[in-house]
Amino acid sequence: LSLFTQLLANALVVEKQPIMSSLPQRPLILKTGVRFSVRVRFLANLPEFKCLLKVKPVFDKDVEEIKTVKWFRHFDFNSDECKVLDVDSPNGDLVTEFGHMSLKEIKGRAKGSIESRLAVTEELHIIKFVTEFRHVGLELNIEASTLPVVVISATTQVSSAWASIMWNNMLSTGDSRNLQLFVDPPPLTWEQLSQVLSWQFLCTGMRELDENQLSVLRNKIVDDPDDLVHWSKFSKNENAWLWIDGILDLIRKHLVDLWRDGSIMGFISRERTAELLKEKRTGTFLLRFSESKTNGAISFSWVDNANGAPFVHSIDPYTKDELEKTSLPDYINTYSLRGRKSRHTNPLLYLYPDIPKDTAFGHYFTNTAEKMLAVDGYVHRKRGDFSDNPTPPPSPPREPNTDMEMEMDFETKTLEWNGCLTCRDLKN
Amino acid sequence: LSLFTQLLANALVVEKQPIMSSLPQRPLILKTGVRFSVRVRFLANLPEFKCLLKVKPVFDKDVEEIKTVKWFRHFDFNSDECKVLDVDSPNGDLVTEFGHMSLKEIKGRAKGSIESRLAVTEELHIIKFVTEFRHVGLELNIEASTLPVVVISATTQVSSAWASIMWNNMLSTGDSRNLQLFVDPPPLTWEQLSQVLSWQFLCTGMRELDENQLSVLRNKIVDDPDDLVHWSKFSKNENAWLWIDGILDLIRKHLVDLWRDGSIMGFISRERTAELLKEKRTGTFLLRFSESKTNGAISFSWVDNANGAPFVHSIDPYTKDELEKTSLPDYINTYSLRGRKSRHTNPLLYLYPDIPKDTAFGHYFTNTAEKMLAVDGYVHRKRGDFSDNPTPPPSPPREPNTDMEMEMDFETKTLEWNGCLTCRDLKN
DNA sequence: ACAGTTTCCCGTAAATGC
DNA sequence: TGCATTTACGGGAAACTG
Repeated sequence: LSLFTQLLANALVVEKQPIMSSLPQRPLILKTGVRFSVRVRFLANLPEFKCLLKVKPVFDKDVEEIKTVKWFRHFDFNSDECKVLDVDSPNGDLVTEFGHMSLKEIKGRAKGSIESRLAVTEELHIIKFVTEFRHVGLELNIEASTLPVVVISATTQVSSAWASIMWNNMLSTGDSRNLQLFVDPPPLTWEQLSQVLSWQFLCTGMRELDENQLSVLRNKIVDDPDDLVHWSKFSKNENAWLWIDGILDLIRKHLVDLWRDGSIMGFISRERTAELLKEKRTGTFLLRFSESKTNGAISFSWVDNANGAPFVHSIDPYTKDELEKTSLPDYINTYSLRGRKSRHTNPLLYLYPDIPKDTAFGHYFTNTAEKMLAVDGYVHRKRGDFSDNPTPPPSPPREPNTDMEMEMDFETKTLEWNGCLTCRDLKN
Repeated sequence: LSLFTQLLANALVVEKQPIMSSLPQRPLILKTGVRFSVRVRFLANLPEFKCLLKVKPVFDKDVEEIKTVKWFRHFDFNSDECKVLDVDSPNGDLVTEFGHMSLKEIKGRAKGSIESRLAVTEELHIIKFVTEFRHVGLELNIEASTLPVVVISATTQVSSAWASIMWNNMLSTGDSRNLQLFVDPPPLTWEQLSQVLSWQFLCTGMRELDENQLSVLRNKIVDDPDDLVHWSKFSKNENAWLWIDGILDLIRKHLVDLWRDGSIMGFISRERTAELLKEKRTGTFLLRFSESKTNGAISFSWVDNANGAPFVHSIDPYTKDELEKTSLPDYINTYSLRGRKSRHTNPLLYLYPDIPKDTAFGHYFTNTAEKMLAVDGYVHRKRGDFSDNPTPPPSPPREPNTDMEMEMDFETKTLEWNGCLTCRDLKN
């Protein structure tokens, strides 16, 4: 009988962890005032209890740690403690889904000094589901707990919150749950962290990080001889995660295709970019994420050998809202350098190492020639970025020219050099 | 004494009509759940009543019409009927401001057939402020009412709501207030309506509509021999107002400067545009609003005499979100036509009738040459739209050329025609 | 099925608190 | 004062509802 009681006491489990409908990829983050859902299952298949078990959600129930750590915020549910009966599921189990839960903060937390307090995204909370089991004289309080959740109030906090969830998940083994984990957060090994990071790119863009990319990240994040990554490095002071998550968001919104295709080298230093490109022919380019913009931006770098010595240039990175109306492939396809006499040429020809631009991106181009035709009486326009050609012009070195001569284009110059006719001949 | 009572009974007035903090230019539109404020003043300067008069707002108080017209929605205030005492103002009057009011709908309105019901933006409601006056045996209920308001639930309804407010304002003279105005809305004369419209452009862009612009609008809106405009034409079926308000919003967000300067002809038919431009020199252009896009869009049209006969072209109109990152002056400044050999030229030279582009828009250009320099190791880029040149090339008519010859640019062609050298000479 | 209307909720800006 | 956090609310989209 005691064993039976034991079993019953653990029969209630949280089957689907709390999840905001708007953040399906980021469970366990709850925003105040925004709906989330949780599913609870009663493992013991006892159909006779159908509709007899009332489950009630309680926020931070019995969390002594938090009552001690007075500066944790307090929350409660908006919907009047919606108690719900268990009902039958397809395979006969007792199951119920809390589909309309949301949280509100109970104001008036004790004011610890700003120093002693954790950031709100480092507070770990839990939701417990409790039910009373009464049968043949047996009376039992059964409860189940969610994994630790982070409660935020604005979407700007999602990144930090997800860092906490991931960190906690990597560290919690079995039942040990420490809601005060971030009071003194243990480090992770690079081995552990790199797996999580790679998995994030898999979820977001259907492709993991390759060895080169991981190695660049490792150099950025690990500065410990034991290969340990400290929480402060990851998500506090230097905030490597914020930068990475900006890139994940960039991929999610605008670059899923290219990332999946493996067309984005992405994580590669500027120096290495130059090294790689300098050995390739003019027009070879690659895509890399900006390291300075913390909100996700991507740039292309290309090599130009026009002057004999190779020059490598990088475009001012594209941000999310620039990619909103025009896709990166289209920017690549229409980018041009303005040379003399307003002549434009596109310096991007081969995706590193040597894939023709059209092969790599052709099916993503939307600005096809047909669309340029006038429709509805309006002249169609292409959006295109352009720059003044940053590569010094090729030898032979120019003699001191007048402005008018500077206006000459390559074609005419060539004629001139061939001695066919002089500039002055042309002028009259 | 009776006169005194009369005076007192009218002493309470709504000094500042209900206004959403987020819609300062559009008073009398209230969105459920969004804060608005009202100020009430007690005209009788009786300092001894300071803090004795409690004012209470009531929604649709005593509106018999609405109780009859059962299908009007019902509302109440969110903040618990915030009664507030009057306090002293700078010049001694008794004044109070309700600064944190908001509405919620009371569900359960009677269900009239969809036919018999007004659109929600045609429902007119009022808020009354009531107070009890007690002094030396005199007991008096004093109240003041706002002008009719329209209650909406989403910002997409603002346009229609404002149409109702304007229409009602033009029609209500003195105290007559008919909350059922839109059950059978009287028409306005074009004289009345044109003044309102012009005033809207003044508020939004600091410049009224000129005669030509009004005349275009008149042709669009008036189809009545008596110069009357009917509500259905203005804001129901054809919804001229929706189109105009889209343009107002476009001006508010992106074109205040140009509109104030008078650089935007705006309301002008395509035919008239062609007529005007055809008499001007190549490169003359003007700005006009798109008549087909109902959400506010602006296009430029220019004339090209390259082929002898003048061609007038119009660019695919720019919408609000295209103007979000790049201003219209910058689009104008960087627009280019791609001719042969990828040579680009900007066909926009003179704002109609003959103002050089730089004179009209020069101080609004942000893409100045200096900004093109590489900064931070990145090559700067300009955003520019371009099109394939839609004007047929000039005579002499071309003989059947090969593709290679098509690639030749004008310069070389000229040389060729001059007999200086032939294409074949160049090729080897 | 559908159109008019409301709700939901992100993302940004402003307000608040400490 | 500055920073961390919350509130406010436009705007787009989904959900509702007759």
